[in-house]
Amino acid sequence: MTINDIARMAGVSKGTVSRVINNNPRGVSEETRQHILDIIERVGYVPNRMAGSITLARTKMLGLIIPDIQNMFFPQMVRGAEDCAMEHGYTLFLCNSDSNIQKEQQYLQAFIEKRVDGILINSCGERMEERLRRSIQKSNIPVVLLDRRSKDFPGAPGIFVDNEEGAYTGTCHLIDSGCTAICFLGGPEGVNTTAERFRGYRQALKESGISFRPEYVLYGSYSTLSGYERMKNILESELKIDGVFAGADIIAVGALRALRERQVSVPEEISVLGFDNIAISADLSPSLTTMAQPIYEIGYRAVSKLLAQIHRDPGCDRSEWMHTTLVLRESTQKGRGLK
Amino acid sequence: MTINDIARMAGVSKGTVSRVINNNPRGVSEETRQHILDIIERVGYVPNRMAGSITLARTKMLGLIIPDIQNMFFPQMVRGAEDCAMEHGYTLFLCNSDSNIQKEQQYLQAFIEKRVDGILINSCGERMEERLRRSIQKSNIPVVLLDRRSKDFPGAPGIFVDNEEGAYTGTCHLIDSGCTAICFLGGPEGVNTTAERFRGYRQALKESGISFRPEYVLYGSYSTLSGYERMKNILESELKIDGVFAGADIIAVGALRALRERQVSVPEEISVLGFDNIAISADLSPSLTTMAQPIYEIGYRAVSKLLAQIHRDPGCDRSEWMHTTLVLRESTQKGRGLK
DNA sequence: TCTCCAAACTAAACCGGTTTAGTTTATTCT
DNA sequence: AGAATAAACTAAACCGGTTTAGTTTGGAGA
Repeated sequence: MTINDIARMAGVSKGTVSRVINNNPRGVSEETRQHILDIIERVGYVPNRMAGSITLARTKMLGLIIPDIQNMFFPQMVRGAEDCAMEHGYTLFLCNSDSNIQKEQQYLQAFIEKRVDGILINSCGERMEERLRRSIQKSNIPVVLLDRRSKDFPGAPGIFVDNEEGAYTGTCHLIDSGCTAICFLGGPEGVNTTAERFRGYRQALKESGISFRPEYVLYGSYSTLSGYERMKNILESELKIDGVFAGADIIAVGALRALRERQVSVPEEISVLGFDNIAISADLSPSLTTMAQPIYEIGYRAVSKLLAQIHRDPGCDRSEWMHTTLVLRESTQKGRGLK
Repeated sequence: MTINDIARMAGVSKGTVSRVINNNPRGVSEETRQHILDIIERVGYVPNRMAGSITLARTKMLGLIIPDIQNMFFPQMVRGAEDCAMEHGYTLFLCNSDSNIQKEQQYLQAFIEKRVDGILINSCGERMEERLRRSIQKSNIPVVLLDRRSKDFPGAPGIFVDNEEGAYTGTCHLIDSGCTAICFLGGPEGVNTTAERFRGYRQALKESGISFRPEYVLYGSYSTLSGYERMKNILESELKIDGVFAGADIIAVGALRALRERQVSVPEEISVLGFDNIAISADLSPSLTTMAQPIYEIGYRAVSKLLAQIHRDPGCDRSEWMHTTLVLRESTQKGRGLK
């Protein structure tokens, strides 16, 4: 069932049918319009948009790459992205790179081959092949970065968070709560968010006159397991700490588990601070004090920005920085009980 | 940059270039092949697969609709689906219906318009418009159901879980642990998984000679909030319960929070059983005893089945049922401590 | 009544690929 | 040497749409 069939059945040319399909009222009478619509309705014809998109040179599809769909941070971001995309009639290709540069590249290649109108990426951090990078550049597909910077797209705008500021605020809160030996359980060392959060952490220590101890700093990945293992390492060492700055809420989840297994009470013996404010953080026991990111909005605005790029709106290549806010809960407030 | 440009630059016809692109060695000498590949590499040409797909009548795209990407159950399923799709060179359109039939329909419409090769759906449960249903049928796109049945696709095969068996096993475990007043915190009433789990729950009560009390049965949605609110309702009522069968782990998460806020100890005063075994369940405090579903595998096999349907393999329209297993943790085992 | 113009429509080119039918050239077989 | 065949390639049709350049028709204005 094609546009030709409809045209034949309606006794008109396919150009006329095309105009009806696309709600272009120019040059088609109301009577013909209804006649054609009736036939389309009756036979259940659905136009092949992929055929059209080859002439139009736009597919109304966007590609989105995230490193880990099981990290609850990302689904929330995806929701924002998806909502914005749908509001503007775009469909989102969501791809999960598994923090694996090979997969990331495969998906990017697929995006170019499918001629998506724009790409959103939260890169795993590793460098991609020069050949692919050039392909993307040549293809002229706009790219917007999501939450993380990327060495492969130095010029691309993005929606970022002021991680340094957030980590500074969070660490100050730990210090204000009486912590003096605070360890830093970071994500992957190669990712800018980790580095920025580390800078904020270090700055806060410095300003409070607490000496920085490199053995308190552990890197890993943005995962519960990583938080669990790093925390266990610390607890098994001779280090005496009284505070934990987790580079992400899911890291904190792992850390809390390790603390619980060792029967260390939180926050009485050790305070724990997260970063992100994912949905589960409020439901944990103890509930997690954390630096809240506007996660949904990051996704939403990233798509907005991407659409602006597609339409070449003014100012579309400026990045935006969002801010974090401290959300106080049980994991850092000694003697406060449930909240 | 199109296939024509490459053909011109290489001094050959576009048919020859097409054969090279598609690794079709018939009728093209190794010398010409290399020559063309060199040019493609040099100019960074990437073929437009959407153009090709109009002749080929296949897009190598699959559509997947889930109701809630923030319910951690689904991301894990998506991972399985994605892995299988990628292994076979397909790209997945992941769409989040937000348990909203309107969105679900919009996405399905987009799938037909984009001519995806197959559709996977975990339907929100409400009926869709007859018109769209007919379109899908006419389009001949194979549909595979994921975890939930759908009235709109009665003939479609799917990957399901034996929910009744699982709920029966789980409820028996609660009873074996000494519970005699077990409430049922279900998901949405209109979804078959909820109904099946209810049947298993009721059957277990019956066989143990525990009288069924309808006031112990509460429906809601598959969400933490629903679990929290329903649990609070029960705690604020005069009902004296000693066990909770939660229709999903995230429901259990909400229930645990409500219990904690009321300072009811789990499992000493009330045992809580979940269903799903999502990743976070092991990290909760108390960790959650639950009926584990092979979530990743459901997604993986669903795509397998869909590809089988696309290729019209024998047996491709038979549904498959997977089984659950009881995972013992702290939330139901009195006096066991950490595990 | 004739001209002009807008509206309604058609025919055909085009988008970037794939595929089929056919042509040229070199090689093998008798 | 001549016929048969295979390999390498081209030209053109085709896929299902969009768009442009023209054509037909009817009504208003002079």
